[in-house]
Amino acid sequence: MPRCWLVKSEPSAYSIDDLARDGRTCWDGVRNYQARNFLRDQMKAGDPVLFYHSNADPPAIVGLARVCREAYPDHTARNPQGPHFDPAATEENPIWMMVDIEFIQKFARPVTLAEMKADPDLAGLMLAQRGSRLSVQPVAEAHFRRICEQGR
DNA sequence: GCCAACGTTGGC
DNA sequence: GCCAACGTTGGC
Repeated sequence: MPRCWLVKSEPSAYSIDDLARDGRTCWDGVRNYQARNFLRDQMKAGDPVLFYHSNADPPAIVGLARVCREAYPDHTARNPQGPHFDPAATEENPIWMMVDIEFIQKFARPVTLAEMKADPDLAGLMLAQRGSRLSVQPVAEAHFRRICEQGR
């Protein structure tokens, strides 16, 4: 069984509808070491990915995607005009990495953060922990299945 | 818009 | 290596 993941995006920046339209996209702009390590070291092609809308009303998991390309350098770190520029990134040492993900489905019903926090079957879900800011996080398989059920 | 939680930076 | 200051995230 592949590992399951969750990625966050503010819908005003990139939403599940944007992914549905694009079919696939490069998941650039991750600028946190822990998130990068997950993405670089453990995300494998074919792994399922829950798509979460942060800073949304309501914050919720809204759909499902899949990793379709494993980690490679995030070139946006080397674009001084871009919002994800990091002057420390070089061609030899890109520092930041990204994967590509592809659209699978939009949930029939968003699974809200409030609902997940209240669900005993989702006890321990990283997303529901207080102060959880990690934008790429692993999800236990049982939790993953539960969330997919709720979104159907 | 507020603010708590968290990560990073940089002086010492 | 400590820790205060600062910037960001993201729920509410």
